[in-house]
Amino acid sequence: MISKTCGYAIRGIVFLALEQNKHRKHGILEIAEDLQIPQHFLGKILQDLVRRGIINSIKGPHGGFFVNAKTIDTPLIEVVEAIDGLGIFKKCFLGREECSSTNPCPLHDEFDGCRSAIFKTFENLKIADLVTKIDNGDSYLSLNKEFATEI
Amino acid sequence: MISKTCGYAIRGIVFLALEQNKHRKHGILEIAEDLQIPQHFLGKILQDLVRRGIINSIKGPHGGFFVNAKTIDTPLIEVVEAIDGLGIFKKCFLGREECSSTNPCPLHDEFDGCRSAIFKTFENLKIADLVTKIDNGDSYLSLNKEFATEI
DNA sequence: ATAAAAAAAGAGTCTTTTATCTTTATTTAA
DNA sequence: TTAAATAAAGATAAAAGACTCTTTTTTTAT
Repeated sequence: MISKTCGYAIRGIVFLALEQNKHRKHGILEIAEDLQIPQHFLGKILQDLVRRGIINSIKGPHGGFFVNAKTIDTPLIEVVEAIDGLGIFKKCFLGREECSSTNPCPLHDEFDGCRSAIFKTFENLKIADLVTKIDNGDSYLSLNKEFATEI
Repeated sequence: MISKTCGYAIRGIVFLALEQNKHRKHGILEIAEDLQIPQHFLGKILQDLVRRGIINSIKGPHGGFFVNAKTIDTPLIEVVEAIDGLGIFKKCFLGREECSSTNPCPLHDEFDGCRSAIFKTFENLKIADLVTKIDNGDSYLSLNKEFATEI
Protein backbone atom coordinates (compact mmCIF):
# COMPACT_ATOMS: atom_id res chain seq x y z
CA MET A 1 0.00 0.00 0.00
CA ILE A 2 2.19 2.85 1.24
CA SER A 3 5.91 2.65 0.44
CA LYS A 4 8.52 1.44 2.88
CA THR A 5 9.91 4.97 2.80
CA CYS A 6 6.59 6.37 3.97
CA GLY A 7 6.43 3.85 6.80
CA TYR A 8 9.91 4.92 7.86
CA ALA A 9 8.77 8.54 7.81
CA ILE A 10 5.79 7.88 10.05
CA ARG A 11 7.85 5.84 12.47
CA GLY A 12 10.51 8.53 12.57
CA ILE A 13 8.00 11.25 13.37
CA VAL A 14 6.28 9.17 16.02
CA PHE A 15 9.63 8.38 17.62
CA LEU A 16 10.37 12.07 17.94
CA ALA A 17 6.87 12.82 19.19
CA LEU A 18 7.18 10.15 21.87
CA GLU A 19 10.26 11.88 23.17
CA GLN A 20 8.95 15.39 23.00
CA ASN A 21 8.46 15.67 26.76
CA LYS A 22 12.14 15.26 27.30
CA HIS A 23 12.58 18.51 25.41
CA ARG A 24 15.66 17.37 23.66
CA LYS A 25 16.78 16.75 20.13
CA HIS A 26 17.68 13.43 18.65
CA GLY A 27 20.54 12.73 16.26
CA ILE A 28 19.87 10.70 13.17
CA LEU A 29 22.16 7.92 14.37
CA GLU A 30 20.18 7.45 17.58
CA ILE A 31 16.84 7.44 15.78
CA ALA A 32 18.01 5.06 13.08
CA GLU A 33 19.51 2.60 15.55
CA ASP A 34 16.45 2.63 17.72
CA LEU A 35 14.07 2.08 14.84
CA GLN A 36 16.46 -0.15 12.96
CA ILE A 37 16.24 1.85 9.77
CA PRO A 38 19.28 2.56 7.54
CA GLN A 39 20.79 5.72 8.94
CA HIS A 40 21.47 7.82 5.86
CA PHE A 41 18.27 6.75 4.21
CA LEU A 42 16.25 7.85 7.21
CA GLY A 43 18.30 11.03 7.28
CA LYS A 44 17.13 12.00 3.85
CA ILE A 45 13.53 11.21 4.72
CA LEU A 46 13.63 13.35 7.86
CA GLN A 47 15.33 16.17 5.96
CA ASP A 48 12.44 16.03 3.54
CA LEU A 49 9.97 16.29 6.40
CA VAL A 50 11.84 19.28 7.76
CA ARG A 51 11.62 21.03 4.39
CA ARG A 52 7.89 20.43 4.47
CA GLY A 53 7.60 21.83 7.97
CA ILE A 54 6.32 18.62 9.50
CA ILE A 55 9.26 18.35 11.89
CA ASN A 56 12.23 20.57 12.79
CA SER A 57 15.98 20.24 13.01
CA ILE A 58 19.02 22.14 14.15
CA LYS A 59 22.57 21.55 12.98
CA GLY A 60 25.73 21.49 15.03
CA PRO A 61 26.61 20.08 18.43
CA HIS A 62 23.52 19.35 20.53
CA GLY A 63 21.53 19.70 17.36
CA GLY A 64 19.22 17.06 15.97
CA PHE A 65 15.64 16.48 14.92
CA PHE A 66 12.64 17.37 17.03
CA VAL A 67 8.91 17.92 16.73
CA ASN A 68 7.08 21.20 16.90
CA ALA A 69 3.66 21.93 18.31
CA LYS A 70 2.02 21.28 14.98
CA THR A 71 3.72 17.95 14.46
CA ILE A 72 1.70 15.88 16.87
CA ASP A 73 -1.49 17.31 15.41
CA THR A 74 -0.52 16.27 11.88
CA PRO A 75 -2.91 13.79 10.24
CA LEU A 76 -1.14 10.78 8.78
CA ILE A 77 -2.56 11.51 5.35
CA GLU A 78 -0.37 14.61 5.26
CA VAL A 79 2.73 12.47 5.66
CA VAL A 80 1.51 9.98 3.08
CA GLU A 81 0.83 12.81 0.66
CA ALA A 82 4.28 14.29 1.26
CA ILE A 83 6.14 11.03 0.67
CA ASP A 84 4.05 8.88 -1.67
CA GLY A 85 1.49 11.33 -3.01
CA LEU A 86 -2.24 10.74 -3.02
CA GLY A 87 -2.04 8.89 -6.33
CA ILE A 88 -1.53 5.63 -4.47
CA PHE A 89 -5.22 5.67 -3.59
CA LYS A 90 -6.24 5.70 -7.24
CA LYS A 91 -4.11 2.90 -8.65
CA CYS A 92 -5.96 0.16 -10.49
CA PHE A 93 -5.81 -3.18 -8.73
CA LEU A 94 -5.24 -4.95 -12.03
CA GLY A 95 -2.58 -2.60 -13.34
CA ARG A 96 -4.63 -0.73 -15.91
CA GLU A 97 -3.58 2.83 -16.64
CA GLU A 98 -6.76 4.22 -15.19
CA CYS A 99 -9.59 2.85 -13.16
CA SER A 100 -12.70 4.66 -12.07
CA SER A 101 -16.35 4.04 -11.41
CA THR A 102 -17.14 4.98 -14.99
CA ASN A 103 -14.61 2.56 -16.44
CA PRO A 104 -13.97 0.06 -13.66
CA CYS A 105 -11.90 -3.07 -13.74
CA PRO A 106 -13.64 -6.19 -12.45
CA LEU A 107 -12.14 -5.65 -9.01
CA HIS A 108 -12.78 -1.93 -8.75
CA ASP A 109 -16.05 -2.08 -6.87
CA GLU A 110 -14.97 -5.01 -4.73
CA PHE A 111 -12.11 -3.06 -3.25
CA ASP A 112 -13.41 0.47 -3.39
CA GLY A 113 -14.72 0.19 0.15
CA CYS A 114 -11.35 -0.86 1.47
CA ARG A 115 -9.57 1.79 -0.46
CA SER A 116 -11.67 4.58 0.98
CA ALA A 117 -11.62 3.04 4.45
CA ILE A 118 -7.85 3.18 4.37
CA PHE A 119 -7.90 6.74 3.08
CA LYS A 120 -10.30 7.84 5.81
CA THR A 121 -8.22 6.16 8.47
CA PHE A 122 -5.18 8.09 7.31
CA GLU A 123 -7.26 11.26 7.34
CA ASN A 124 -8.58 10.71 10.84
CA LEU A 125 -5.50 9.41 12.60
CA LYS A 126 -2.99 11.92 13.85
CA ILE A 127 0.57 11.46 15.02
CA ALA A 128 -0.77 12.00 18.55
CA ASP A 129 -3.01 8.96 18.21
CA LEU A 130 -0.09 6.70 17.39
CA VAL A 131 1.88 8.17 20.28
CA THR A 132 -0.99 7.29 22.61
CA LYS A 133 -1.15 3.73 21.39
CA ILE A 134 2.52 3.29 22.06
CA ASP A 135 2.46 5.06 25.41
CA ASN A 136 -0.34 2.72 26.44
CA GLY A 137 1.80 -0.27 25.50
CA ASP A 138 -0.71 -1.33 22.86
CA SER A 139 1.76 -1.27 20.01
CA TYR A 140 5.42 -0.85 19.17
CA LEU A 141 7.57 1.16 16.80
CA SER A 142 10.49 -1.24 16.73
CA LEU A 143 10.75 -4.99 17.07
CA ASN A 144 13.48 -4.78 19.66
CA LYS A 145 12.71 -7.35 22.35
CA GLU A 146 13.72 -4.94 25.10
CA PHE A 147 11.19 -2.47 23.80
CA ALA A 148 8.49 -5.09 23.64
CA THR A 149 9.05 -6.35 27.15
CA GLU A 150 10.19 -3.32 29.16
CA ILE A 151 6.75 -2.60 30.60
CA MET B 1 -1.19 -4.29 -2.89
CA ILE B 2 -0.75 -7.03 -5.50
CA SER B 3 2.02 -6.52 -8.03
CA LYS B 4 1.49 -5.20 -11.52
CA THR B 5 2.62 -8.61 -12.76
CA CYS B 6 -0.15 -10.30 -10.79
CA GLY B 7 -2.74 -7.94 -12.20
CA TYR B 8 -1.49 -8.76 -15.69
CA ALA B 9 -1.85 -12.46 -14.87
CA ILE B 10 -5.44 -12.11 -13.74
CA ARG B 11 -6.35 -10.01 -16.75
CA GLY B 12 -4.69 -12.52 -19.06
CA ILE B 13 -6.60 -15.44 -17.60
CA VAL B 14 -9.89 -13.60 -17.66
CA PHE B 15 -9.31 -12.62 -21.28
CA LEU B 16 -8.87 -16.28 -22.21
CA ALA B 17 -11.85 -17.32 -20.12
CA LEU B 18 -14.03 -14.75 -21.84
CA GLU B 19 -13.19 -16.29 -25.18
CA GLN B 20 -13.55 -19.88 -24.14
CA ASN B 21 -16.84 -20.35 -25.96
CA LYS B 22 -15.17 -19.72 -29.24
CA HIS B 23 -13.14 -22.83 -28.61
CA ARG B 24 -10.00 -21.41 -30.01
CA LYS B 25 -6.55 -20.59 -28.82
CA HIS B 26 -5.06 -17.15 -28.57
CA GLY B 27 -1.54 -16.13 -29.50
CA ILE B 28 0.44 -14.04 -27.06
CA LEU B 29 0.58 -11.14 -29.53
CA GLU B 30 -3.19 -10.96 -29.79
CA ILE B 31 -3.69 -11.11 -26.03
CA ALA B 32 -1.02 -8.54 -25.30
CA GLU B 33 -2.33 -6.10 -27.89
CA ASP B 34 -5.87 -6.43 -26.68
CA LEU B 35 -4.98 -5.92 -23.05
CA GLN B 36 -2.23 -3.42 -23.81
CA ILE B 37 0.38 -5.32 -21.84
CA PRO B 38 4.01 -5.73 -23.03
CA GLN B 39 4.01 -8.84 -25.18
CA HIS B 40 7.07 -10.73 -24.02
CA PHE B 41 6.46 -9.84 -20.42
CA LEU B 42 2.94 -11.20 -20.54
CA GLY B 43 4.32 -14.22 -22.38
CA LYS B 44 6.48 -15.14 -19.44
CA ILE B 45 3.65 -14.65 -17.01
CA LEU B 46 1.32 -16.90 -18.99
CA GLN B 47 4.05 -19.54 -19.37
CA ASP B 48 4.31 -19.50 -15.60
CA LEU B 49 0.59 -20.03 -15.27
CA VAL B 50 0.80 -22.95 -17.71
CA ARG B 51 3.53 -24.58 -15.61
CA ARG B 52 1.26 -24.27 -12.60
CA GLY B 53 -1.64 -25.82 -14.46
CA ILE B 54 -3.87 -22.76 -14.22
CA ILE B 55 -4.11 -22.38 -17.99
CA ASN B 56 -2.97 -24.43 -20.99
CA SER B 57 -0.97 -23.84 -24.13
CA ILE B 58 0.01 -25.57 -27.31
CA LYS B 59 2.99 -24.70 -29.47
CA GLY B 60 3.21 -24.49 -33.20
CA PRO B 61 0.88 -23.16 -35.90
CA HIS B 62 -2.67 -22.72 -34.63
CA GLY B 63 -1.30 -23.08 -31.16
CA GLY B 64 -1.71 -20.56 -28.37
CA PHE B 65 -3.00 -20.17 -24.85
CA PHE B 66 -6.40 -21.37 -23.69
CA VAL B 67 -8.28 -22.16 -20.52
CA ASN B 68 -9.25 -25.56 -19.25
CA ALA B 69 -12.34 -26.58 -17.33
CA LYS B 70 -10.63 -25.94 -14.02
CA THR B 71 -9.47 -22.48 -14.99
CA ILE B 72 -12.76 -20.67 -14.70
CA ASP B 73 -13.32 -22.24 -11.31
CA THR B 74 -9.97 -21.00 -9.99
CA PRO B 75 -10.22 -18.65 -7.01
CA LEU B 76 -8.22 -15.45 -7.50
CA ILE B 77 -6.22 -16.15 -4.37
CA GLU B 78 -4.64 -19.07 -6.19
CA VAL B 79 -3.33 -16.74 -8.87
CA VAL B 80 -2.13 -14.24 -6.28
CA GLU B 81 -0.35 -17.01 -4.41
CA ALA B 82 1.27 -18.28 -7.61
CA ILE B 83 2.59 -14.87 -8.66
CA ASP B 84 3.13 -12.79 -5.52
CA GLY B 85 2.92 -15.35 -2.75
CA LEU B 86 0.72 -15.03 0.30
CA GLY B 87 3.39 -13.07 2.15
CA ILE B 88 1.92 -9.85 0.78
CA PHE B 89 -0.93 -10.19 3.25
CA LYS B 90 1.42 -10.16 6.21
CA LYS B 91 3.58 -7.17 5.41
CA CYS B 92 3.78 -4.51 8.10
CA PHE B 93 2.20 -1.22 7.08
CA LEU B 94 5.06 0.70 8.61
CA GLY B 95 7.86 -1.40 7.13
CA ARG B 96 8.91 -3.31 10.25
CA GLU B 97 10.36 -6.75 9.67
CA GLU B 98 7.44 -8.42 11.35
CA CYS B 99 4.04 -7.34 12.50
CA SER B 100 1.49 -9.43 14.32
CA SER B 101 -1.23 -9.10 16.92
CA THR B 102 1.31 -9.96 19.62
CA ASN B 103 3.76 -7.31 18.49
CA PRO B 104 1.70 -4.89 16.45
CA CYS B 105 2.74 -1.60 14.93
CA PRO B 106 0.43 1.33 15.72
CA LEU B 107 -1.43 0.77 12.46
CA HIS B 108 -1.74 -2.99 12.68
CA ASP B 109 -5.18 -3.16 14.24
CA GLU B 110 -6.49 -0.24 12.24
CA PHE B 111 -5.90 -2.00 8.98
CA ASP B 112 -6.27 -5.62 9.97
CA GLY B 113 -9.92 -5.60 8.98
CA CYS B 114 -9.11 -4.32 5.52
CA ARG B 115 -6.30 -6.76 5.09
CA SER B 116 -8.49 -9.76 5.84
CA ALA B 117 -11.38 -8.34 3.85
CA ILE B 118 -9.12 -8.20 0.83
CA PHE B 119 -7.84 -11.70 1.48
CA LYS B 120 -11.35 -13.08 1.78
CA THR B 121 -12.44 -11.35 -1.39
CA PHE B 122 -9.58 -13.01 -3.26
CA GLU B 123 -10.58 -16.31 -1.71
CA ASN B 124 -14.23 -16.01 -2.65
CA LEU B 125 -13.96 -14.55 -6.12
CA LYS B 126 -13.32 -16.93 -8.99
CA ILE B 127 -12.25 -16.26 -12.54
CA ALA B 128 -15.83 -17.03 -13.54
CA ASP B 129 -17.10 -14.16 -11.40
CA LEU B 130 -14.90 -11.66 -13.20
CA VAL B 131 -15.99 -13.08 -16.54
CA THR B 132 -19.60 -12.52 -15.55
CA LYS B 133 -18.99 -8.92 -14.57
CA ILE B 134 -17.41 -8.25 -17.92
CA ASP B 135 -20.04 -10.14 -19.89
CA ASN B 136 -22.67 -8.05 -18.15
CA GLY B 137 -20.90 -4.89 -19.21
CA ASP B 138 -20.30 -3.91 -15.59
CA SER B 139 -16.55 -3.68 -15.94
CA TYR B 140 -13.69 -3.79 -18.42
CA LEU B 141 -10.38 -5.54 -18.86
CA SER B 142 -8.80 -2.93 -21.08
CA LEU B 143 -9.21 0.80 -21.33
CA ASN B 144 -9.72 0.72 -25.08
CA LYS B 145 -12.46 3.21 -25.89
CA GLU B 146 -14.03 0.82 -28.38
CA PHE B 147 -14.32 -1.75 -25.66
CA ALA B 148 -15.84 0.71 -23.26
CA THR B 149 -18.44 2.01 -25.70
CA GLU B 150 -19.27 -0.95 -27.95
CA ILE B 151 -22.47 -1.84 -26.11
C1' DA C 1 11.39 -33.12 -45.66
C1' DT C 2 10.81 -28.41 -45.29
C1' DA C 3 9.06 -24.00 -44.07
C1' DA C 4 6.40 -21.44 -41.14
C1' DA C 5 3.97 -20.51 -36.82
C1' DA C 6 3.91 -20.32 -32.30
C1' DA C 7 5.26 -21.04 -27.33
C1' DA C 8 9.44 -21.52 -24.37
C1' DA C 9 13.63 -20.16 -22.73
C1' DG C 10 17.73 -17.27 -22.07
C1' DA C 11 19.94 -13.24 -21.49
C1' DG C 12 20.03 -8.58 -21.10
C1' DT C 13 18.19 -3.66 -20.21
C1' DC C 14 15.65 0.00 -17.95
C1' DT C 15 13.41 2.03 -14.00
C1' DT C 16 12.24 2.62 -9.38
C1' DT C 17 13.02 1.88 -4.78
C1' DT C 18 15.99 1.29 -1.18
C1' DA C 19 20.44 1.91 0.76
C1' DT C 20 25.44 3.50 1.28
C1' DC C 21 29.37 6.44 1.19
C1' DT C 22 31.57 10.89 1.04
C1' DT C 23 31.79 15.66 1.33
C1' DT C 24 29.98 20.15 2.76
C1' DA C 25 27.72 23.53 5.68
C1' DT C 26 26.36 25.05 10.12
C1' DT C 27 26.58 25.50 14.91
C1' DT C 28 28.39 25.11 19.47
C1' DA C 29 31.62 25.10 23.04
C1' DA C 30 36.02 25.19 24.75
C1' DT D 1 39.27 30.83 16.64
C1' DT D 2 39.57 26.21 16.40
C1' DA D 3 37.90 21.57 16.94
C1' DA D 4 34.09 18.76 17.23
C1' DA D 5 29.28 17.58 16.46
C1' DT D 6 25.73 17.41 13.68
C1' DA D 7 22.36 18.03 9.72
C1' DA D 8 22.41 18.62 4.64
C1' DA D 9 23.64 17.48 0.24
C1' DG D 10 25.68 14.88 -3.56
C1' DA D 11 27.02 11.00 -5.76
C1' DT D 12 27.01 6.25 -6.20
C1' DA D 13 25.42 1.55 -5.71
C1' DA D 14 22.52 -2.51 -4.81
C1' DA D 15 18.11 -4.85 -5.26
C1' DA D 16 13.77 -5.54 -7.10
C1' DG D 17 10.39 -5.03 -10.47
C1' DA D 18 9.09 -4.30 -15.11
C1' DC D 19 10.16 -4.81 -19.74
C1' DT D 20 12.82 -6.16 -24.35
C1' DC D 21 15.31 -8.79 -27.58
C1' DT D 22 17.13 -13.05 -29.43
C1' DT D 23 17.41 -17.85 -29.91
C1' DT D 24 15.52 -22.45 -29.37
C1' DT D 25 12.03 -25.93 -29.40
C1' DT D 26 7.82 -27.85 -30.81
C1' DT D 27 4.22 -28.48 -33.95
C1' DT D 28 1.61 -28.14 -38.11
C1' DA D 29 0.77 -28.01 -42.91
C1' DT D 30 2.44 -28.20 -47.36
